[in-house]
Amino acid sequence: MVEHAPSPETRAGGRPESADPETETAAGAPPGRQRLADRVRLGLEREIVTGDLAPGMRLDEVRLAERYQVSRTPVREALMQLAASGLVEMRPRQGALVAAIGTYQLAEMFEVMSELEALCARLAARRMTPRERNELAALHEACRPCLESGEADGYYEMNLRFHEAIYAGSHNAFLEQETRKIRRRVSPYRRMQLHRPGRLADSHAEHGRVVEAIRAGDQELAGSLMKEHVAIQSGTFVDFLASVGELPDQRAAGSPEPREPRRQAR
Amino acid sequence: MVEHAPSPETRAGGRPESADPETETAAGAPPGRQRLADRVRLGLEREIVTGDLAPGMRLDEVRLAERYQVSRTPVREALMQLAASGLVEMRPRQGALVAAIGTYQLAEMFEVMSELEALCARLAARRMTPRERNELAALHEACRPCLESGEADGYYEMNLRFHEAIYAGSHNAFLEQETRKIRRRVSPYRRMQLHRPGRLADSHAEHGRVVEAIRAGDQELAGSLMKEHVAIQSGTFVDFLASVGELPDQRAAGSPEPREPRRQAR
DNA sequence: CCGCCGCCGTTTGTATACAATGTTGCGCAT
DNA sequence: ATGCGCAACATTGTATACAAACGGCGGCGG
Repeated sequence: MVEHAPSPETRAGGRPESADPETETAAGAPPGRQRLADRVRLGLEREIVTGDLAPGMRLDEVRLAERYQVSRTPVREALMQLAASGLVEMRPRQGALVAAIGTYQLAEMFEVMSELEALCARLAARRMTPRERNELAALHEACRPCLESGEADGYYEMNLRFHEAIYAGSHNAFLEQETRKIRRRVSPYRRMQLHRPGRLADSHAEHGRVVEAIRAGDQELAGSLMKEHVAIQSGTFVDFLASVGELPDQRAAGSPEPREPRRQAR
Repeated sequence: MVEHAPSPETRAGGRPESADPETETAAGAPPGRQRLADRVRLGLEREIVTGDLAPGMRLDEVRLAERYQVSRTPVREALMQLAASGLVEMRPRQGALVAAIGTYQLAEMFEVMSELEALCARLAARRMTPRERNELAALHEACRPCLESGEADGYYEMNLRFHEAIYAGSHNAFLEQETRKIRRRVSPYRRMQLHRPGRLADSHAEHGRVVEAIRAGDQELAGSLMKEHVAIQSGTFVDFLASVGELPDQRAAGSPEPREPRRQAR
């Protein structure tokens, strides 16, 4: 039984006045109304997906709470949601880690992902409006500059947009969401992969064929081309990981060394 | 490339209730062994999937806390995890509802599900061990009694086991998990569907053809048969829902009617 | 010298208290 | 009488306090 909390002014709790009125343009202002847990979740998600928080890294609740200037409660919420989405792994009494996906599981995920992306492409070929088809083609063209200048990171971004356009083109919001979820989940591992020498050009060429099939409305072709496209990435990618031996094949068996408070403080 | 299942209970992406029903009465392990949040989550999940908690029904945190004899904290955890898995919908400051899926979104989900189940069947045809193939056939036969006696509920259960066997036969744990998740998510709506007159027999016959294809190792056939099988369910099912008009086509617009939860009178 | 056992610090899991927002119903003005 | 505004209520979001469990470490015994 806690009787009473005698700290009226250390108020970390009162979130509203904390930052600033922000962009609350008098209009009833929905934007600022964000739960703290969401802020933390978004932040962590970003850090994980971009690789700032490396797979296997420990996520200490109190440290994160300090970092985000909130209490443990929203942090726990965020961690659990991320765990549900697969980006974070929580072991019952041992805290949370950034999900470390073994090459084996990664291969499994690619197997599913290639199928879903193929489905997206197939449906897109069938359902995209003329306008969407044109936009897709434009997006494809917009990848070229990054390709020619060799900016892998820029291409990575454009590549993402390209694929998202196809997801949306499936006109199946559920499929779109699921596919996106999987892509996000593997993204911490994919970034490095595009740095392989000839991969960018190949990727772009494959995209081109997919665009063509979609514009032509050839469902089966679009699907199989896309499946191939993703599968190639999968192959080269898993090969790469395996060769580097960056990750243990079986993460669950003997935990390698989850302890790595490398850089946690900001 | 994929050869054997890793079998770590990747807790991350929502796990099956493989979490042992817990040795409640075991001497050494008092009921406190399991996290309370998990108990609540499992309980709610069961109630939702079986339809005891109808879609659209309000889930009040304090009431649930009383019902499960815990504080709000584990209840909130459970709700959030269920929200992440899609069984529960949480609106920012307005609490949680049992997810009410509109017919439109349901159709979308079936579109994805048929594809994933087809993939499972295709892979199963390629990868199942002889033993697994036999077990599948046995499982299929085991459905017959329920069929003949017309026990829809019993058949429903066996049907589930049958499909799960195929998921497992894909030897892709990730695919297995994802497919199971989707099936779970639509299950609150499926139960009633099998009560349709001739559906049980049809379903069983379709299963039989799938088993044959898998035993014969015919991937493509197994896949397309399974896709058809699920699609048929989808079709009759969505028709059924639409005819009953049980659900609004677009849930997002106006919330149907957060129905008053029954008195929990403790 | 090595291995086992028990203590202690750290960290998670749960409960409760406090703050803030959405909702509902009532009163008032038109 | 009806619609609007306001205030009290109900319920969620957040913080903090408390308890239990895991892991490490040192002492003890073989």
